[in-house]
Amino acid sequence: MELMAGAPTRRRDQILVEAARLFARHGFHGTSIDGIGAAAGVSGPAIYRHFPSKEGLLAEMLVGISEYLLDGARAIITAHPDPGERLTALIDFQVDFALHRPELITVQDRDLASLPDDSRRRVRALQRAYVEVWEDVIARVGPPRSTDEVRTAAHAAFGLMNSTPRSASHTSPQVAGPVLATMVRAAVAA
Amino acid sequence: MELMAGAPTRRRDQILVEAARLFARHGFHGTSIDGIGAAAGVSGPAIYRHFPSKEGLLAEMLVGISEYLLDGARAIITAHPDPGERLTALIDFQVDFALHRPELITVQDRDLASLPDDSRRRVRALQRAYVEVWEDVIARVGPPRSTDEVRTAAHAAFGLMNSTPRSASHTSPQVAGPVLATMVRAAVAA
DNA sequence: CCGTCGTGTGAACGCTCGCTAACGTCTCGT
DNA sequence: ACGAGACGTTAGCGAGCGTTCACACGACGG
Repeated sequence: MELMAGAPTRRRDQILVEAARLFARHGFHGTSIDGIGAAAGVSGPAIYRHFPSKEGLLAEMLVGISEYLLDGARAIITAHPDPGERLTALIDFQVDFALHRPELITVQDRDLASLPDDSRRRVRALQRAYVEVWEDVIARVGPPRSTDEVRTAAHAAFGLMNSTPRSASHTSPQVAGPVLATMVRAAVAA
Repeated sequence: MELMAGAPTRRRDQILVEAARLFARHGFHGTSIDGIGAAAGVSGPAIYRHFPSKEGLLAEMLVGISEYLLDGARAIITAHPDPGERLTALIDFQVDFALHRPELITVQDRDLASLPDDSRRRVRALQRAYVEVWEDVIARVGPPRSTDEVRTAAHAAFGLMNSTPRSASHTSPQVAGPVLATMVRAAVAA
């Protein structure tokens, strides 16, 4: 019935992309399998040829995001020993991600609780490692602060940079990017 | 069966409080009417003695938040003509709200899309007016910026202050409050 | 040329959920 | 004292959803 022209894992990726968009818009529980299928050009249960379950789909999405971010942070660590340059690189990395994939930002902090226990633990561990990279560099560049204050500052910095899902619809990445980078740099230095 | 001792609208308020907690934790679609009832000490359909529907409950919650914030902002405007003092008051107001009612922060920007059309329009109008107050004062205190930049800065400031749902579980309001206030002030001035 | 595999389909099952219905009870004004 | 109304209960309906099943079909290696 379907022509099935060419590409190998195209469908799978398309399903992930469309699912991210729908999860960001309606939430995990507000999105139906049939809806994801329709958005991806297939109908309903075809999803189960590529993913074991709706939760499994979400798990792959969130684990993928967390691994991408942590890998990026680790690459920056080895590439930039100097705290100042390291912070700059981390900011550019996170702002770039937040500007270009706002749906993933939304899904990551909205639907983490919808993951099954083991995947959620995995994602949380990856996120914790990523946050620790930031806490480490924030503790080095700013004024002396307690660990609690540093942790709060790190989460605040993420909140600032991850505001893109609310503002990116009004503004282009070219103008929003420098604004966010400047603001977060001033915020962590304060 | 129930003793029904004393208080008049106690149940109603308790339902709203518990619903906010559950919506924040599991999302609107991930929370059941029976679950809300159980958390409030009643069972299931008793909710409909106080609210017309599940969506109506959410609507009252979100409209209440938006009105509270806008009313507070307007009071600050009339009380503080000076831009610098006005910004300080707005920051204290928003940070205080974010620190003491983090669940409402979460629900407001997560479940807005689950509202029926008319309530959603109403909440959006209130939010827009609140954001405009912030844009106005940010445009006055910071360096010269385009309207797009100011809008981005305003959303970034909210993102920073509203990071409390992710950090408040680790840290007390007494330590987080000053950190957030200092950071957002530096961020908007940058 | 044919069996297997990958990928799609529509139908159906079972469960959950929002909401209504029918009914009981406590409080309170007249 | 008693009818009304506020507030609670349990039972059940109807719809939607995640998932499974039985089946179809093109691609491809032997």
